[in-house]
Amino acid sequence: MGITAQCTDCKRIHDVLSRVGDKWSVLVIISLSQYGTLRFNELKRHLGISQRMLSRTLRELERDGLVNRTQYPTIPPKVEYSLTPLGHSFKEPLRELGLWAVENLPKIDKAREAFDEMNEVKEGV
Amino acid sequence: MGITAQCTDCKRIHDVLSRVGDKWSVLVIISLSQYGTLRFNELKRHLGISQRMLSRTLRELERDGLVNRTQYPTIPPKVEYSLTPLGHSFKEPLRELGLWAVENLPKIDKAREAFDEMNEVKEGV
DNA sequence: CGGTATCCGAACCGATACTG
DNA sequence: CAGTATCGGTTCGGATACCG
Repeated sequence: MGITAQCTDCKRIHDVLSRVGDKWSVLVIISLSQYGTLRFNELKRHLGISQRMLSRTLRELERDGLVNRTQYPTIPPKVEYSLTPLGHSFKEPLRELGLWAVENLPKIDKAREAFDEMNEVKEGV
Repeated sequence: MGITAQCTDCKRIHDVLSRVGDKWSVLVIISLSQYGTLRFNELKRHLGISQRMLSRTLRELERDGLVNRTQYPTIPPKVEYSLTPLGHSFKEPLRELGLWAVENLPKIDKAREAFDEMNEVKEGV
């Protein structure tokens, strides 16, 4: 074995990222964690997301057990979304990520600038 | 204001995910954190990634300042990759994510099963 | 209001072939 | 060995139109 062995954590982290790691899922979870409960169009306006993507994202999050969907049979209909306990438990790892981002994104931006400048020089632009 | 206000953390987390949140970036970082230094084809074999994607992923990670690229001008060429200090600092938030995954993926799987079963019943399959 | 259905361009990603 | 170039299939994601 050695390098060719699959690292066990890799698959797990990949799994979690493929489920809740996309742009809209994360933003929905953060929004719900901040406001507690939001209606469909409140989320839509808040995130600037298209109806189609919000619908898809919410259904996946509900399917994964991270989001509650409560529908009131009124006219016009009213649907509220909130985090499940599982959804809430995801907030902490997400917060860690956010803290790292706040702290290190400037460094990334600087690294990018330096890298791009290097390559422009190399290619004689 | 209120709900229509953009949550400041949202954009930051979105930014970090759009940079290092994709499948292969994360797996490369984990691999390098485990083995310290790896050559191109070692990473390729280890991750089961295509040459094209590994090349692109490594270039982005190098550009973002998370990965060091060291090239030896030999024949055949030898290129080694390792984490920068910035790359190492990303390991901890990643580990949090991994721990959450290990702990909660079974719950997600169960939630999915339940959800799918519900819908099959509803649609009379 | 809270969706679904359809269309369409853009991006992703693997497979393959080629290069220094 | 370490890439780049090209191609084709899949997914992403917004715009629009329509429905209960």
